[in-house]
Amino acid sequence: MNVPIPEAAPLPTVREPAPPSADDTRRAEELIGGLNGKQAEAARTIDGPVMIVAGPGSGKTRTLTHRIAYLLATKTAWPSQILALTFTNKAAREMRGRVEKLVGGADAKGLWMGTFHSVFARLLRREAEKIGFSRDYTIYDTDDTERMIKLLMERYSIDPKRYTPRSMRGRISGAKNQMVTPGEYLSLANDPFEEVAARLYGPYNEALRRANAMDFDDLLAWPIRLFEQHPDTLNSYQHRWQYLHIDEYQDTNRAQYLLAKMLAAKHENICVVGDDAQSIYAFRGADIENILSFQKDYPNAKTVRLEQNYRSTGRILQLADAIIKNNRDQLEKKLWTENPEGDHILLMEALSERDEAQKIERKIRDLFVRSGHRYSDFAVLYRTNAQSRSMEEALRRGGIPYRIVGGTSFYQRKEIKDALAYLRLVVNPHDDASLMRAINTPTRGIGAKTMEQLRAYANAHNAPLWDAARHPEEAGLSGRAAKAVGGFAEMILEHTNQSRNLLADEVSRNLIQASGLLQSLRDENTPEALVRLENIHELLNAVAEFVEGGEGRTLSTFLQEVSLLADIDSLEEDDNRVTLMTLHASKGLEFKVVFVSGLEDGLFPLAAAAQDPKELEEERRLFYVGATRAEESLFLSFARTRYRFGESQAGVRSRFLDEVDVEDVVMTESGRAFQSKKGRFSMDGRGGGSGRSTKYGGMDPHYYRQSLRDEPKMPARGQDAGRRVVYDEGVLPIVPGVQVEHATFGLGKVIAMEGQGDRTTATVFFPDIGQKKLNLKFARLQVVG
DNA sequence: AGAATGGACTTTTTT
DNA sequence: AGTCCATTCT
Repeated sequence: MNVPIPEAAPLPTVREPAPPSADDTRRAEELIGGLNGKQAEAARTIDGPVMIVAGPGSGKTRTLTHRIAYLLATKTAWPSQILALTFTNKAAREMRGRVEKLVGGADAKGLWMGTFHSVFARLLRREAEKIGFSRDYTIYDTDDTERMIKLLMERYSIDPKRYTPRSMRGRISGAKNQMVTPGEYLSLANDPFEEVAARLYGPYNEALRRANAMDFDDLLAWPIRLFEQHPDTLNSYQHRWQYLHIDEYQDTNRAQYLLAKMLAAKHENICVVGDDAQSIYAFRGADIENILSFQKDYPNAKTVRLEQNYRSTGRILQLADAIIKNNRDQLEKKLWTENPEGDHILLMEALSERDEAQKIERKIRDLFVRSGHRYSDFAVLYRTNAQSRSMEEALRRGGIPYRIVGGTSFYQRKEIKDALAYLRLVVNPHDDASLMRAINTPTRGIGAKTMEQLRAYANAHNAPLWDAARHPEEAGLSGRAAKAVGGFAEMILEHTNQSRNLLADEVSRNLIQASGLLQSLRDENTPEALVRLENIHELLNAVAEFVEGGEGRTLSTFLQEVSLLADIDSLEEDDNRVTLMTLHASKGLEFKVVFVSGLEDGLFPLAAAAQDPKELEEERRLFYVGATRAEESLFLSFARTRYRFGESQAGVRSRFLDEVDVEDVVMTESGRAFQSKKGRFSMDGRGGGSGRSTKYGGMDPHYYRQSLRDEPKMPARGQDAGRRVVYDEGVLPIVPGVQVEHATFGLGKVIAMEGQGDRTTATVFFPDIGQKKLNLKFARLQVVG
């Protein structure tokens, strides 16, 4: 297993730049010589606000890189005065490498590059005391956060079934990155869910503070508060970072926007790069308005449009454009390319997800042999992580090396999280979430009853659980329980003391040894346990490797950096394997051959998104992002049935395919031109639905044929058991794609069918009402034909 | 206290 | 189909 090692650089010190000489200027011009006119213009504009609106494959990263090189070469700024904020650590790493290549590693040393989160996490380390935290604060991921919320809900007797910790976390997170306070949120709340979230919000913040912990949103919210409360601190960072670069600006949220604004306020040397058409993180609070209104925030801003695409073939761009033009609100931009038209985009139709995966696998094998591509030139993209499984199986069967980005990455594994909990506790014993995880893993006789008492004591004293664990007798424990808890606390303390004299990796080794984690896995003596054991050793090696990297690389920084790693960060370019990942993870990457799979309505776009025009537009942008990852060949695929919740479900092909209204771009496997079926159903509101064919009884002809074929022979080979054809008064089958009428909801279109017998339900989309799941036993659906 | 069993629920996407 | 949780059994 390849374990990602985080990087960490100390905050750079401030130096004053020297005026450029004629030589410097000449050198700088040389550096940007390879850019096209517009790119060079953007790179050369180093004073004042600049917005680079850049389509996919237009060389925006290249432009940004050269701009930074230009700043360095002209000596307008020292490396330490340049801050570049990227979307992932990987992007930062790559950009740093490129700048170093351009101007020389030594000249680029001290450049500050990273994600918003990692940069401000480091800033907070330095400034922690000013806001009442210690520099060794723990960073909570969503898991830890939900754990804390769940505890609070127990304390306040809130029904976790109705108000799930996850939904509460989502709402609190949303409020946080909008910089809405608990009080404000409570007054804004207009449904019971928001009300409960608002009530939990304040206590949740207090719990985090007691635990000396920050969640992801805090890493942005706290710096803002810090800057507001300490103008001198803000001032010093404004001075430190005179040139601000922000990549993927369309995906910044409110807090990130405010931070950028604060830092740039003094010099206004802010350069943002983005593409509104690639905004795909609204669900996380990203506000597309930030880029749309940049011109309003900085009236003297210069806007440069990079519209020439260097990546993809003409056909790929035509397809991407055909989809995205269905969206409204966009910054004006017209992509073009000098690249050849390229091959047709192939649309592959599969019977099942298994079949789909197999078709893709065969295609990869075929192209691998015929085109001389490497495996790393291929990427298979999908909407949800769950879809990776079938693909994985097919590739494994075919003997094709692959790697999955995301899903459960190394640091998300249970055994690693367990081990990390111990390490975190040694650094920050007040970390309640880690204490709860570690205290009885492996089991040492501390059960629910004992924990309840510890919690009661902590709550009563408004103190972290650690205080209770230190004084088990005072917390009302006795005998075996008290001894077990006391022993645990002793173990943590002992290693905290060790860490004063020993290196982080030695302490970690000793601690994990003492924890009994290794022993319990050894005792299990199963192949799985052995792998887990190995993983923990890998983690310890990663700690050692990190610590070796230099000063300031303590266990505490290791833990903080690890929390900020993204799945995509671990992707290595020269690893010769097919890449499997979600469409979201593919942002910013490119591959010679790309497969966009699972193009079914309800999956892509997701059923939930299809009801909300805004979300539907985001799904469309996601398709746009996916399609434009491809350089040479693009394949689209969908499956007629797919397993969901353990049941096979029939589906219809994605509405996005029906938006493809360009000729000679997409082809089917039979070699024929793809016929979009745009406008056949009136429900999507576009293209008027006059074309419903009476010949097929209102059914999608595709399903009409399918149902004809299926009628005589029922479930063959268990595989088909999932395709249920249900008869309505013996006339027309209700299958996905047909128009139906409901007594109260009116006309709708069947999206999917599931269940059998009395449990048969239809998912029906009603234009006016939205999507409904109806049990056929109760709902009298009439097929309209 | 801890293991075993059965039932409910799940699939958006993630720094 | 797999995971998480609650309940029950040891």
